[in-house]
Amino acid sequence: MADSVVLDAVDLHILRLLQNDARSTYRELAAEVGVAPSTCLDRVARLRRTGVILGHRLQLNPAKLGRGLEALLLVQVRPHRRELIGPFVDRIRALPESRALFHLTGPDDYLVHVAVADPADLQRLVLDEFTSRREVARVETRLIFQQWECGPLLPPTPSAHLSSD
Amino acid sequence: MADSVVLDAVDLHILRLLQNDARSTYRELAAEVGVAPSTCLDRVARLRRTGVILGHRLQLNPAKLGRGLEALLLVQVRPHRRELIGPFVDRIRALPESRALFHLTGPDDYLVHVAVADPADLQRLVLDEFTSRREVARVETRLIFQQWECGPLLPPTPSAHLSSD
DNA sequence: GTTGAAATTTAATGTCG
DNA sequence: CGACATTAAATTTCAAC
Repeated sequence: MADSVVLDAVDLHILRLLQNDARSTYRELAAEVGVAPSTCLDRVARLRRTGVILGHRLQLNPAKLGRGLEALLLVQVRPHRRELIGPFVDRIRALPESRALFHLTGPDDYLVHVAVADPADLQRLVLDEFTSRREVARVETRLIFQQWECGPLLPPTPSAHLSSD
Repeated sequence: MADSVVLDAVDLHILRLLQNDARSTYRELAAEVGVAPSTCLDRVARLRRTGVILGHRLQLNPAKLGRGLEALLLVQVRPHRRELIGPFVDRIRALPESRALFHLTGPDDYLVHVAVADPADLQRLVLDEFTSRREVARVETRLIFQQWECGPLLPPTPSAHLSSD
């Protein structure tokens, strides 16, 4: 199930449209793609079943929720052993300020994307939830000036997946 | 419009549920929250109007789309001037491999989250789209071992937004 | 791919605090 | 007057043809 799925032009077209607006109706999709609504329904159901589509997520505005400051924290965990990093990951994920967490190669073991109210709130978070922990050897804080979502995620070589008849 | 919006317990409950599953129907939301479906509709419409809810996004599985390797690229752009970084940002956002882009404080100006097919594909991307560019002074590549979404994004002090009568 | 029934969304109206 | 509930119409989903 970890292998890539064979997607035809209709699947790709639907995915591209849904990534622009995940609330598109099957009718709208069908009109745009040039197939029947029920076909769109079947295709989307298959994409969900095969795990290509993981889910639908709400995109919120952190600033409107009193979290106008975002930052990335580069964290070194020492020693980097399973019995320490398991609980570390669980705790970071449970923080209301955490938005995303990455386990990385390189000098920093983890990158944490956080959203806080203001610089004082960020300082509190870093001091109370990170540097105060024994397993956290170092935290580097980088503020986010601006961030962008990028274009739709699609297979690297769409034409290679298509039959050309 | 940049200020935070006053949200009551019903709004917060709806947001929490929608962040778990953005495809919940208003009927389901209403049953869970304990209000009428039309009230849920009104609340969600208001949350969209006031900019708390920005949109609904499809969550895809990069591995299923032939992009099983993800990485973060830390990029220094020199000189860091508007006339250079504007086109740089536009170009990075347009790359099919780009998933997200951040403008940061600290020694690295940008962080780019990319999804590629394999290490060779990553090497091609870094060489052809980053280091070959005159304005890119340095690129540091960090592979992503694992990543986690975190809990729902909610106001820092929910009770402070609620009237206690 | 098309049709038709069931469910959902959505707007309008009515009612309570 | 504002917020919520009820009702009804339009749309969408989804299964059967």
